[in-house]
Amino acid sequence: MPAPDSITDKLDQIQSGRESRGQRTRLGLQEAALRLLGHDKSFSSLSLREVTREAGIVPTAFYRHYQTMEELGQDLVADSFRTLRQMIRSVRTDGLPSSGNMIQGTVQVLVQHIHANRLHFQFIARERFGGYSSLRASIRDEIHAFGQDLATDLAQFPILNRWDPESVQMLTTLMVNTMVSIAEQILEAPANDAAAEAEIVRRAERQMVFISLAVPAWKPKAAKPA
Amino acid sequence: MPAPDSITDKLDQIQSGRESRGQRTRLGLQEAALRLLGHDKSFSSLSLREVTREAGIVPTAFYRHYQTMEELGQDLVADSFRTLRQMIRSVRTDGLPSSGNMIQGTVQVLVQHIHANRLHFQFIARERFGGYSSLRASIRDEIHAFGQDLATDLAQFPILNRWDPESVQMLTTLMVNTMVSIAEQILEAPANDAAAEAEIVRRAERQMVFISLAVPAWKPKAAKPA
DNA sequence: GGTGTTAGTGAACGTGTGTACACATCCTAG
DNA sequence: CTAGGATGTGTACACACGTTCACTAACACC
Repeated sequence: MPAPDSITDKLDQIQSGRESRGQRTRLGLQEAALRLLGHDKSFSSLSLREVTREAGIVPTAFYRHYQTMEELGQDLVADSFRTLRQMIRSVRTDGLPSSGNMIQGTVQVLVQHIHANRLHFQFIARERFGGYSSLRASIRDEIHAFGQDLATDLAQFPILNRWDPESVQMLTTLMVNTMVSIAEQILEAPANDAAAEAEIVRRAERQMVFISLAVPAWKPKAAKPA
Repeated sequence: MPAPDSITDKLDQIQSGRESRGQRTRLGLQEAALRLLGHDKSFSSLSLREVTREAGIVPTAFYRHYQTMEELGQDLVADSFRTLRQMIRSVRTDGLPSSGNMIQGTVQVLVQHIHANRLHFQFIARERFGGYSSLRASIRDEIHAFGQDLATDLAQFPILNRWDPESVQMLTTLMVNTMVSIAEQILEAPANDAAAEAEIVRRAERQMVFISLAVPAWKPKAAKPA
């Protein structure tokens, strides 16, 4: 395969140990911040020195990677939603588990993903209405984009396919709100309390079923042109 | 009416100018904190000195009223939900406006109340998942209590009156979530943008109508004994 | 193999913070 | 009128903070 140097090769050249030194400590800063947010702290009450201390680095080295804490926050937002998009994509290719019931499968995937990325979700939940307005804006936009993504998946249902776009968006907003609420409940529940969590899941499923019952009764404004 | 000294009289004795000095500056601290939260700041990133400075008081005087900032926060939570309960009570006695349509009336009252108590709502939204776990817990409990309150009002509908309690709670949870979402959208929208706000209200009403469509289709577990 | 860029270090600064303490002022009760 | 508790003041200290600067170490490239 005498292919010419690709972008991937270029990247590999920079990497000495899987990642360049810079990338590694940059990642270290992100993880340090997330770890600190796990305890009782909001991002805006997190100090630069605290983060660098947790990352095992001298405070001034922070500036090699970010001009300000707000920039770190933006990076964390982007990262969190990147993993969320991976979740959607994997569902699209591999399908849902417990394939008989779509709602149960969806909730199950969501909960698993929350557990696998607990700190990311905690960060998003905490900063969605936190101190930095730029972070609030980014998160709002990302959640909206997630809703749009969900809408395209929902289009597989013939009924919804004939709805006007605004009605579809209303449905997705409602579902996203529910999913956000589920995430927040899971995060707030005492970790490792399986019983409490099962109860949350059960209620969430009932709630989603309830919402779905409204679908056949809804009269969209105008049929979508075929 | 030669009634004996009542509690009210006792209170009046303490008050020199409508409120005792202590009460006044205590209130000053609360308002100062709320004002500061209006700008880009979360409560946990608010410093004791900042609050006292805004309140026009020397830092050490803070301790005459609260042991810690967290205590101030608890006071603010209690205050915010006290005004919320007033809203419910006034609706119960005076009824909804635009009495023809219950959903429109409800949304209208909510939005008016948010504007009249913008800072309180902003505080709650910001601290619902903010840095202090004790505040998160208090807010969660208060919201839950609000839902219970709503449930009793919903019981005026005969259909719901025959639902099992858990189904009713699911409905109220869904409605409370929607109302919280409305509040958050209103707060996040640029203040004094009437058009944007009208759009939010319109969408919220549609969403509430949609939810209500599921009610007739829902099959509660068991009929409530008459 | 030397050289220049990139990433991390260490000391130092001015400023803001929480809290302790002794003191001044207000207001009420006797 | 005055004694005493409640409320607010001013000073002081030890510490954490963000940011500066000159420095060293690591690594990529010719």
